[in-house]
Amino acid sequence: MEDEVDRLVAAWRRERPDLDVEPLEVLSRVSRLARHLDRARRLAFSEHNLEPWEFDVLTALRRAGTPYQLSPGQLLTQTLVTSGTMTNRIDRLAKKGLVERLPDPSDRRGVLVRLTDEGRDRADQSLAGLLAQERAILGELSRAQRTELAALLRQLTAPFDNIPG
Amino acid sequence: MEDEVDRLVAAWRRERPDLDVEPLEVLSRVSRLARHLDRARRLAFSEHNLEPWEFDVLTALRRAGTPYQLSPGQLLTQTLVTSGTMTNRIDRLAKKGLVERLPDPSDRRGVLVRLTDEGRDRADQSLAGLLAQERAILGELSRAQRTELAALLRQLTAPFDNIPG
DNA sequence: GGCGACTGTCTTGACATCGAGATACCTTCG
DNA sequence: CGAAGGTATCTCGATGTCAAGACAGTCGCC
Repeated sequence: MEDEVDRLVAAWRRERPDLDVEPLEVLSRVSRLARHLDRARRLAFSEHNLEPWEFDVLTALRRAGTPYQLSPGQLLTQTLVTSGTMTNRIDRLAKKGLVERLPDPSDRRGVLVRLTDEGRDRADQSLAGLLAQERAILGELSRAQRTELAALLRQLTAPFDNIPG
Repeated sequence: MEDEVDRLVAAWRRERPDLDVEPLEVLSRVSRLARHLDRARRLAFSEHNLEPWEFDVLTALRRAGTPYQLSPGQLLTQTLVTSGTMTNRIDRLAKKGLVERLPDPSDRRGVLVRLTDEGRDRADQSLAGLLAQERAILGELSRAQRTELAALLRQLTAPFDNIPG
């Protein structure tokens, strides 16, 4: 089946036959798919009264395991936002009672963000919902294809995640 | 090589061994990679004094071919933004002299957005820059792997692009 | 011990995006 | 013809994000 990127690439080949636009076959699909996923996630989370950004922060803390706390800096690297954004997110989540801010006992510059009981419950509930939705989106692919796709994508993400950037 | 999603999945398996989190192997990588690409594009375009959103609109018009014009509605489906956002984008691009707004002769509700000569030049210049950068990011992959990856991604994007949604 | 570079977090101001609704026009069909 | 419903674009207010810089605290090294 054809997608929008096929049309996009065909258009470039017609307009700029001098250029090799093959990289777009991969990376434009990644960008567009991410945008579609964002919309789908926003819809799925709205049933739980959660925004995608709230989910990202709560689940990062949930994954950390007892006592469900991380520094703002650790949250930055997991969520790929800037520090100003994270301060703002923590403020809003704290106001909703889903996280609380504690002083870091070992570094007086530092802060620890800890999940409240309610925050933990919300994270657990919405994760199940997200997985159900993602399974539906991946439904077209066999297990072997999903494994292959994950491996190829890992090769692209690894440099970003490991080299500081 | 390990990436951040490997760590994320391992953490979930430890914290929630009851759940099958395999879908995250694919879709979390897509989302994270898109975010990294966004940052990289922002950096690449800043050399041309262009924002990513400006690039998206200008190149959509460029791809359309002579006379380089599309309706705001057509631009929406290509760029995946809302109509309010597109109005705003066109306003700003028009103020910079990169596009102009013309009345649609066949539908008085409608508008046509046309690339100016300068807009066209900027689109062409920045496309070359983007392709160079993307080639570097894809450098790790063989041609066969890129083809395989594109095909797998197409299976995921096609439903979004073809079924209205 | 204390100077200088570095780190972690927060503050601020600018700005792009979204969602909902308004407006004008078109189309279909009785 | 004219009403009802659909479509294309724009308006407006709220909000989330970023970039740059401020500030407090820490660490390495002479």
